[in-house]
Amino acid sequence: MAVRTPAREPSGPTIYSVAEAAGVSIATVSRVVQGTGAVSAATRGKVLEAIDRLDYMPLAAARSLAVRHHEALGLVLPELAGPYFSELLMGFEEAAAELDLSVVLTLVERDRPLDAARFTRLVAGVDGVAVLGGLLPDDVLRRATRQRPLLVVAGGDTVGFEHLAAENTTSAAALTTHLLDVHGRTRPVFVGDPDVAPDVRQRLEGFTHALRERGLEVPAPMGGGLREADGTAAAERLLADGLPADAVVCANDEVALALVERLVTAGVRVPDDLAVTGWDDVMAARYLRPGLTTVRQPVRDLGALAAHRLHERVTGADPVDHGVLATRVVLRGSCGCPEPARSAPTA
Amino acid sequence: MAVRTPAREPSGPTIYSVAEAAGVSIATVSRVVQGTGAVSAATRGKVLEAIDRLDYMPLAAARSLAVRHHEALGLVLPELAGPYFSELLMGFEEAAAELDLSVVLTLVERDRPLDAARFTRLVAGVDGVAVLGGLLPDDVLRRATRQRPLLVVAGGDTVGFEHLAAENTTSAAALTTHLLDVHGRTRPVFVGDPDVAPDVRQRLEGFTHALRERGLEVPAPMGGGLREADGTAAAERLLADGLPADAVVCANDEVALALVERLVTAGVRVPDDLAVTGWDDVMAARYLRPGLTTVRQPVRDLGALAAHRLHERVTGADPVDHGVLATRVVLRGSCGCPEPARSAPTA
DNA sequence: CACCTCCTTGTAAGCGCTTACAACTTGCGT
DNA sequence: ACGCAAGTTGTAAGCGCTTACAAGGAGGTG
Repeated sequence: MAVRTPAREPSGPTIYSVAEAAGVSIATVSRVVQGTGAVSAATRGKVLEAIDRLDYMPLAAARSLAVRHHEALGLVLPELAGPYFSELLMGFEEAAAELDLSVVLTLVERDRPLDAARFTRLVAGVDGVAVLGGLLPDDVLRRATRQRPLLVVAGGDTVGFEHLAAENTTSAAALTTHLLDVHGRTRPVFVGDPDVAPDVRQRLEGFTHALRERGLEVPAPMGGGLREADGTAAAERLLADGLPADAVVCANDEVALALVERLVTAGVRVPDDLAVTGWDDVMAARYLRPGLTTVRQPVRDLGALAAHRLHERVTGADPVDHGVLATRVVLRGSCGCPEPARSAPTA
Repeated sequence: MAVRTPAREPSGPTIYSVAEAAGVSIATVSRVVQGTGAVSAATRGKVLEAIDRLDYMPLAAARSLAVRHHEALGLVLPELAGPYFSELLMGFEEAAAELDLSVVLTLVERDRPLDAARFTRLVAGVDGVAVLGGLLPDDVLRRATRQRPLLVVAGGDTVGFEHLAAENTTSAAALTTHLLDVHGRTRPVFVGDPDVAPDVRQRLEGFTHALRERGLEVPAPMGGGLREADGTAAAERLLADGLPADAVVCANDEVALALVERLVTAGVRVPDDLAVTGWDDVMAARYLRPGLTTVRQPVRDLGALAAHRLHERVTGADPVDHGVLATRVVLRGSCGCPEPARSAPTA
């Protein structure tokens, strides 16, 4: 039959070509390529010589059909703005590579959400899929989890799916308590919108819990997204309101960096007039002066754990509820601590 | 026959199950799933209802075998340290998504180079592959390009493969000329090793060309890699030699940021005592004070162009030599220019 | 010399789709 | 009423691998 694109007609040799060139059966060629089963050294040599001479490249689809799995994991992430998702992806891909699995990546963007057809195309071509929390409606995830093993990663506290995340609430409480107890701040405010992502909501919960433990009133969060522009907007609102806070706990580092930038431009002294903290510990957080107090997440580990766990699911493990990885407060100058000694970062 | 992992036995419905449930042939189910060929509305409804009821998810491998292509592009990048590769990947994935193609990503790391078996597994499962320049030996690329359409992206001025890159030499010359003519610097030095990547070699060529045009002596480049630690090491060598330069042109932003950090800690005033420039325009470059003069590359566009071009190759276009995308010098305080007015960056 | 065991290799069926070709039905025009 | 054309749908072959099962040969032992 003719395929849709003539240029895609088979141009290369197949296992039949190699078998003929080597004078063996296709089963023997398959044993050599896969390195499984007994093959004599003389026969192996003939097959490898034929593969080399013909520039044979197998069609993975044929093997995947025969063995009925793709030897691939799918990963759905938002666009890689900021290093968080890069770290997650690197961890995931490294673990998948160790398992001899390919990674099929789909990025979701603000103006290009993941429609059902596109998601179906991804899922059809992998053995299991990990999805960043909050990117797809629960009904789509629910259906997909009946079709292939599925994991929700970070941000997702959705019920009914196995998910993995870094810890938010305890570290946010520790960060806030540090501002109150060590630096004597009394009027902190949270910059971030709990509806944007479950991670943000949990960070706000930690912030709130710390204030309530000290008997302090909890101000309404200032809202906004997770982009630099949201940080700038929050700074402008603080300035317009005459700086009603003495500390700002930001939902992530990008927001914190932009907020600091705008406030310093307006003459506000950080941390003297206002202490600022972020979340994620991006490279820029280290280079800012004063350095940004933040929370470091084991994002690469989270990605690697996701790939390993998904593989377990693909090979038969039952779903469990969820896994949580610890996070760690990193104290720098922006909260009022002395700047730590800077050594060259390790790879 | 029994497959290797029992848990992977077929658990889900196939096109045969759906056909039986809907009371039609498998050809009709295929026409509905693919949306091709005539199917009456009544029949389509029955098929979609059966798909829905059975939670049918096709096995992409079967289709790929039947049509003899995977509808996927492969991409090989170094680990996503720093935003350059994230931008490249986002551009590539966005363009691939527009073409309804999956992206299979392989990351190469310093301590985990891409061996031939792993590369072969990638290539076997895609229709074409784009490889970041410098990651694989030419003989491996040469063989692969006989087996599947192949593109080299950035850094690669290797002969014999189609490659795409952002312009280096002209912008490096413009940057260096700016330091000489506008800021009166007379003793610039280049920090980077031309053997590390062809991109770095081309930047050094631009630097060298600008100096020779002014009849100035060209100092030997200081060498080193593209990591923050290399910038710190370069700064320490400059300090140990008693600051023999009045300007430093760094091979990328990470090196520049770390170099500035170390010099400022040692009491050197940037740009008064020493002007510093970088390359890439990462987020941290904008937040540094003074802001880092650098060169912005259209990395996302480079990624998108790579995916489009690879698709053309997959569908039959002949290889052409290479494509080059323009870059742009961004002037900030670290060369001695006034700091530009900072607006919130657009998404 | 005969029998048994082990190793190597070939045969052939099947994995789940796609789709050319053919058959059947329906509607329209003469 | 008949013939033709168009639309819908089914049949069946095939895509390129994997591998269970079987066949043949070689070597060792009684």
